Amino acid sequence: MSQNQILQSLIAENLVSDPKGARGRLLKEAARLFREKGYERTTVRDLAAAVGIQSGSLFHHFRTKEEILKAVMVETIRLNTALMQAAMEAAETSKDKLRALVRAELESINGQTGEAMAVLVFEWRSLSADSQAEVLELRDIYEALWLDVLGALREQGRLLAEPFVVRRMLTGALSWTVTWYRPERGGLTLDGLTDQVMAMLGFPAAP
Amino acid sequence: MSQNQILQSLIAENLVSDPKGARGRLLKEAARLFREKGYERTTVRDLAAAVGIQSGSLFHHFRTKEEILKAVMVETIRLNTALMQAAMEAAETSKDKLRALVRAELESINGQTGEAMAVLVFEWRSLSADSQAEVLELRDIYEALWLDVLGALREQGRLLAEPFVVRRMLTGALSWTVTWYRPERGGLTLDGLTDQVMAMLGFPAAP
DNA sequence: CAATACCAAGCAAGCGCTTGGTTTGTAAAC
DNA sequence: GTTTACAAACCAAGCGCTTGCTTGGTATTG
Repeated sequence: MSQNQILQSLIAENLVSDPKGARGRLLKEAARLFREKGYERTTVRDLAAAVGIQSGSLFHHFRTKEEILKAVMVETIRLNTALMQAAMEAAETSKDKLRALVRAELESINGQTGEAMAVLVFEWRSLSADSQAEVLELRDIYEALWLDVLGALREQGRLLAEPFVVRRMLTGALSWTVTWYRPERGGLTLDGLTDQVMAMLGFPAAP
Repeated sequence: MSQNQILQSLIAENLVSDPKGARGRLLKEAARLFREKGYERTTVRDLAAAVGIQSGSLFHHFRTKEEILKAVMVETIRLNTALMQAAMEAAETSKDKLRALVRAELESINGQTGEAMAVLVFEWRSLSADSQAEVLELRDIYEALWLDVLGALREQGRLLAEPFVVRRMLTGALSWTVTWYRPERGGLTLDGLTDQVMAMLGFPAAP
C-alpha cells in the first residue's frame, strides 16, 4: 500500500480528517501555526484568519482551543502508526525492520506530517492531563512496534544497550532532527540521514 | 576543581547570580516554573509569588519577562560550559573524554541545573530573535568541545557516523532523558545511563 | 425547511507592565 | 552614637490591551 492509499483508508474510516475538508484544512493550518509560534502564542484569531473565517466560527468545529491541539496530535499518531506498520511489513530481517522504522519516523518528522509531529513533541505540556492520558494510550501501540524489533536485535547480540533505553534515545535523537535537518539546503538526503543513524548504532550501510 | 568551586568562581566573576541572593533565587524559581508550566503559561504574578514579592516589584530586577527567560538560559550555559571543560580535562583518552562529556551533560540535564536545561531546550522559541542570536554564540563554545572529541574518534575509525550528525543526535537523545529518566525510582543510575549511551555508540562498558 | 456553516459584536477575565509612594539597608557627617 | 542622606527594594493600585469564548442572527446547502 502506498502512503496515499493508507491516508485514504484512514479518512474513509473517519480516523483522520480529509485535508480538503474544512476540518482537515484547519488542523493543517493549526499544526503549522503551533509549530511556528507555539500553542500559547497562537490565538484563536490567528487560527481563524489562517483558514479565512471569523474567530467565533471556530467554535462550531471545536468546543475549545485545546480540542484543536488534541485533534492535531491524535490524528498524527493514527496516521503515523499506520505508516510505520506498513513500512515494517515490507522488511524481512530485524535490521531491515529497524531501518524501516528509523526511516519512517524521520519521514514523519521531516516530511508532510512534520509540523504536526513537532507539535506532538514540543506542545505536549499544553495538553490537559486528561487529554495527555488519552493520547498516551495511542502512543503505546506505536512504541510496541519499536520495542519488538529492538528486542529481537538485542537477543541476536547485535545491540549492546537495553532496547527500552535505545528507543528513548532514538525518540529524542530523531525528534531533534526537526530543529536542524534541512534536506533542501545541504547534501544529506533522508536516506543518507537514515544511514548515519544506523551507522551510529553499529549497523554500517551496505557498500 | 569541584563543581561547587566552579560555581563559586563564576559567581565571583559575576557570570552567574548567587542562588542565595534575590536575583539568583528568582532565576531558580523561574526555571522551575518555566519548566513546569512553560514560559507562556507562567505569569509575572506566578514568578513574584514564588519569591514572595508583588508582581510589579519584579520589574526592578528585570526590565521585561523575557529578560528573565534569557537570564536563566545564559547563566545555565555559562555554568555548564565551565563544568564540561573541567570534566574533560580530567579525562585522558578520547573515549574517556567522550564518556566525561556524556556523563556531564546527563548530569546537567537531570541534576541541579536540570530545570534550567529543560527550559533551554523547550522554551527556545519564546526568546526574541535577538536574544536567540546572543545565546547561540555562547552555545558555540560548548559545542566545539564535543566536535573536537568526536572528530578525534572518527579519525581513529572508532566512530562509524559523521561527528556533526552524532553530536546532533546526542543533543536530542540526552535532552530527551529529561522527559523519562527518573533516577530516584528505578534501578538505572546516572553512571548506568552513561554506560548505556556509550554502549549504544559502540563503546561497551569496561567489565 | 431543517441542519450546517458562518458572521458581527462584544463580554469577562487575565495579561505584562507602569506609576507614585513607602520601607529598608548602608555609610558618611556631625 | 546619633543624625542625615540616598539609593535600592519593595508595595498597592490599576491601566490598556489581548485572550478564549458566547451570543443572536444570517446565509448556504441538500
